Amino acid sequence: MAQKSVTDLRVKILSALSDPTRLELLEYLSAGERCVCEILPAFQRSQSTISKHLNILHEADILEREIDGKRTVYRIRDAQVFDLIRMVDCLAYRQISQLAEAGKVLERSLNKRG
Amino acid sequence: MAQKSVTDLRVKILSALSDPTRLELLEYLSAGERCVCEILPAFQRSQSTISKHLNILHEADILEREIDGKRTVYRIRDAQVFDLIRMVDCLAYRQISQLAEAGKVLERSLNKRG
DNA sequence: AAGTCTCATCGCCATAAGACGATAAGTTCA
DNA sequence: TGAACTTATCGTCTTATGGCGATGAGACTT
Repeated sequence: MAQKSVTDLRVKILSALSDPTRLELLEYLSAGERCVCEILPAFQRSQSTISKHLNILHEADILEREIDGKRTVYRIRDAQVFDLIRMVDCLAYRQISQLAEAGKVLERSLNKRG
Repeated sequence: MAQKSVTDLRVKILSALSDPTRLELLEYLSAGERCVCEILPAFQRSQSTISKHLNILHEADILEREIDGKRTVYRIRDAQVFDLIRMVDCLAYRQISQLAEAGKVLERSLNKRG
């Protein structure tokens, strides 16, 4: 087995999360576990595409998979993944705030000159 | 300007972070701001490659850029990005722990049978 | 002004990733 | 057993990404 660095582990989780469809799958599953046939109608993607996305999230150990008869049920392995996403939002928000703050400074500067 | 959804903003930040070189650039810059010519010798990548990676981090508003004479200085915009990375580590660690726990259960189960 | 230094950008290539339809494999139902 | 259902996987196409060398564009130096 290939030696995995900390960076590689980080990249595996982060890249699993850096896709819009997969983020929406996580949101969808935040309400509770669902089988694929329940998930499918909620997304405008083919069955094979959704299956592949679910598998990527499973490979990154973000989703748990359980086979129940002819169905496969997926669930969030650890709800802390939502803390992570919230932290991304927080980072984005702070960036936007800093931009707004810079905007105000600029505005004041312009008013002085005006 | 195209309307950007919350998901798109998340994806932009997350995909900027999901590359090993870029994660290492962030670690490198965690010690303080550096110009490109200082960064280059620390990485086994061409100047154009590093420049592109720095730009991706800048586009995601993770790095600030300041032009200082003939040099360009990059710095972390918001150290909270490291909290985010630590949370990724935490998630990975919890996954590994859960795996180890499952391993122990399996082991006990095998011992019973043995 | 010419040369040097620093860094972004361009053009290209190879590989990865996302999308889909078709097919396969397993499960349940009649 | 055969049909219907559910989901994973395969093959293929298109686009995105990461890598590099070459080039371009400012900014100092002499």
